[in-house]
Amino acid sequence: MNKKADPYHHGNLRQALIETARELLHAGGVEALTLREVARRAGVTTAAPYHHFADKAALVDALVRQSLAELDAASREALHGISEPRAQLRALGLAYVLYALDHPAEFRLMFRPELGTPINFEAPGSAPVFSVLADVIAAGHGPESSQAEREVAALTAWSLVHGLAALIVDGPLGRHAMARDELISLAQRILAKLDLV
Amino acid sequence: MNKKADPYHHGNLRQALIETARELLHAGGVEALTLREVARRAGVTTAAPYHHFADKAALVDALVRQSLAELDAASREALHGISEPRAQLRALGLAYVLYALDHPAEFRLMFRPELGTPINFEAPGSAPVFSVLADVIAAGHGPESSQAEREVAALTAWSLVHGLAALIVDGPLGRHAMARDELISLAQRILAKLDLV
DNA sequence: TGTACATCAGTGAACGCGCGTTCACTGATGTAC
DNA sequence: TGTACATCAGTGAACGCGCGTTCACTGATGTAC
Repeated sequence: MNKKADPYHHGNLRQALIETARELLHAGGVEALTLREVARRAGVTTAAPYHHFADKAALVDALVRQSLAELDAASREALHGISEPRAQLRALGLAYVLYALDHPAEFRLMFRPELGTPINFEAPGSAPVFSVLADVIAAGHGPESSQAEREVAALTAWSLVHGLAALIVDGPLGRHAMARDELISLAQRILAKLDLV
Repeated sequence: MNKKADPYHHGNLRQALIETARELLHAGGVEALTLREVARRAGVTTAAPYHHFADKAALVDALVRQSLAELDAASREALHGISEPRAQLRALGLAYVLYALDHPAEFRLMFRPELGTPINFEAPGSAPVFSVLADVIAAGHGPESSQAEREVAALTAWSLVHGLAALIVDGPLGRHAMARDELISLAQRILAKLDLV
């Protein structure tokens, strides 16, 4: 079957557009992410994306949703084979930091309400890692702990991990200040202070 | 002296432009911050700002620099009358979180390298709070501690505080999820876990 | 098996818009003599 | 004290640009008969 015979049926333009948007985001940040350039790079007319997305915000939403799912999947995978709650907490933190390190553009976009719709942290399945985190905290706490205690513990852990990720992505630990493996071992030393309470 | 007699000399347009830019930032985020709109609101022609700033990035830089100075000042003030290092650390953290809570737009802008120049965390005086933080950590550690230990301690504290601020500004603790005083008391419970080591 | 036709995903051109920036200009001010 | 003049901070109009979006269209595909 001839590859470029039919200009009228791309095959899977929707996914191709999301991936192209990702590349743009990586290369030039949120400002470089324009619908026209996405279409251009995908080898398609500027009008074509409108057959797959209502508008630009819908494309960005799809990209964010996909990134959230990846982060969520990574955090679930990180727990495989680890049963001790404290170790689980650290593994979870490391997965979060690694995601930010390896996908800084997506990480930024997720927590940036300017394009598309902000994350709804209340909606089940929308808040990456958080439900996993809550489970780990609950498992680590005895049954005698109050819900408020567990909530504070979870938010403390999330703050530490999120802050570390943010400092790597947009702060003093970023901009190639350190080699990747140095950064990871520094992150592990910091995450070692994570506690369940 | 007649107030609006002279359209050719504004008085202190430079500062007025910075403040107008701030308002725009508050109202509509980074995307709403356009030079034309700044000029419009300042009651001046679109060309006028170019007598005070080389280009748009220079205006944004000035705004960021001013915000950094405010955050730095707030963190130094927070230490007044507190001498116990652990208490200093918490006061510092609270000042940081309060700045983010009360100036979310500036906080976001500071850590966003997209407009203007990113913060140079190496340059002395550029990294808000950080030199103060380093001093507090050093005071709290005995002289027997290594520099690496102190660095990890400082970054751990910064991560926790920065993450909490970020979750308030752009995360699950933001978007008016809680009343201001509830949020502050939650922040204090989290900051209570800050430690020097 | 062949044909008519609805559907669907593209094309190509155009729209209006607001942006950053530039230009020649104007008029008030401060200074030198 | 008056006057000539350089300077400085504004004006008003215009520039080109890339953006998101829309439109009528085209042609390949799958389906009904």
